[in-house]
Amino acid sequence: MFGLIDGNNFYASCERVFRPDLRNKPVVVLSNNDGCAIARSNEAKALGIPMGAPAFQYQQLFLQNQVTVFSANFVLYGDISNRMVSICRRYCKDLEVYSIDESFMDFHGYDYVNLQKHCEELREKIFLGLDIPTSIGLAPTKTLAKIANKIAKKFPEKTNAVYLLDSPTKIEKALKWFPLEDIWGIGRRNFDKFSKIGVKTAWDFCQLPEAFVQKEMGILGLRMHKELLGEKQYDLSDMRPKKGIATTRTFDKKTNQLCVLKERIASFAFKSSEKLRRQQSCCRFVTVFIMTDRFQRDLHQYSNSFTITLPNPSSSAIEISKAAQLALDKIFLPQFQYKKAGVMLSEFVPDTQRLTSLFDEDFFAKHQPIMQIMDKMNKRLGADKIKLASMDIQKTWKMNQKNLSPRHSTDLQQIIIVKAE
DNA sequence: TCTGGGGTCCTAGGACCC
DNA sequence: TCTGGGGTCCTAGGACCC
Repeated sequence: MFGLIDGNNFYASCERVFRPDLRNKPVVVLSNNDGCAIARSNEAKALGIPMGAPAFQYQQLFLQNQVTVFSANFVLYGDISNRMVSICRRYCKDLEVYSIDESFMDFHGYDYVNLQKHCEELREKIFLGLDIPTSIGLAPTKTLAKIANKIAKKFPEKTNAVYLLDSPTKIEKALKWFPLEDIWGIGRRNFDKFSKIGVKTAWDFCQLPEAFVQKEMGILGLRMHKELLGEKQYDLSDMRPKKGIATTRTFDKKTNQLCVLKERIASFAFKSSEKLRRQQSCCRFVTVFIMTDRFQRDLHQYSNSFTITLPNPSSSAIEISKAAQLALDKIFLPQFQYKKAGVMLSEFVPDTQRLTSLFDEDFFAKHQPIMQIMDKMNKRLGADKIKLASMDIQKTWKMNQKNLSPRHSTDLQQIIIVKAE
């Protein structure tokens, strides 16, 4: 059996941990720049605030209904997520962290364990320790476990928020009830295509011939079909290092100034290189992209990217930042107003297994000591204490974060003090 | 005025090889 | 008029996930 555990309305629940006064009240968490809603409490969902709702369109509704709005605090969510995973590992050794709020658990060999009780206990432990409500689905395949999880979430009273899909009868009943568009792997495109021919539920989808599904959706669709019928196609995936690392941002205001973009690109390159060094890899490719405001349809649109191949694999912030500047020079056109840009790194090798050229200078080796010191200092003193001179030294760039909660669980300066009266 | 930021995998088609 | 058959590799773009 596979288990899938996830945090209910995860970011909103994280914010409530330190704001118990917000229980049973509408809470919304906004994306970077306070752009759009990326998490909603049940009460906020009931007000009709959809996922991805642009904040500016909903100001009125927020005010009228006393919705508490937070700016995204990813440091907090990441920390709570790590704590959640470490509790899960005590209940299942084979675990795959699928996203910040979701983990798959492989319960093979638990034949003599009552999984329902086992998982109910796990939920309680997380709730007692972290104050985060969770839901757990259990089923013979990952795709079915996803469905079981949604049933657990939808009917918490009946299921104790743990639902076991173990018999063919229960599976059939669940599939007949489960809407096609909510299946893991069915997106907008496929939903439109299949609903046109009358396929409305997971069960309808299962009745389609395999050949037809493969023709319409390719190999992924075929695997999904089999998984829904209980034939395992996916195991837990191992924790491979990432294949691409990106730092991208939408700007507060548009700009057509090359010097402004240069500074942004330097900062994004620096951030990306930090993530790369954290996974102890070097990259070969540095890609830069810039684009205009896609929402302003009346303005001329431009979007372009350029990739630089480094002579030797590197994770040096200095070298990657310089390469990024070169790439920017290749695509910058002064007649456009830019709204978004980013730096992406790819083609990784572990930094102990680099093949270096005989003829090109090896900046990775040359810069490694200083990179190590920079990373150490930034870790101890707080992000961005040590920067490249090409970065924003004056700190003129600030994200819109009007309602950022404190980092209670990761910063000693911001720790909660409990007074005994 | 204001609309996020990461990732993964697959496929079709072109360019090239013999 | 008639113009093979089998590969590989790379890339851009699509579709999906959270």
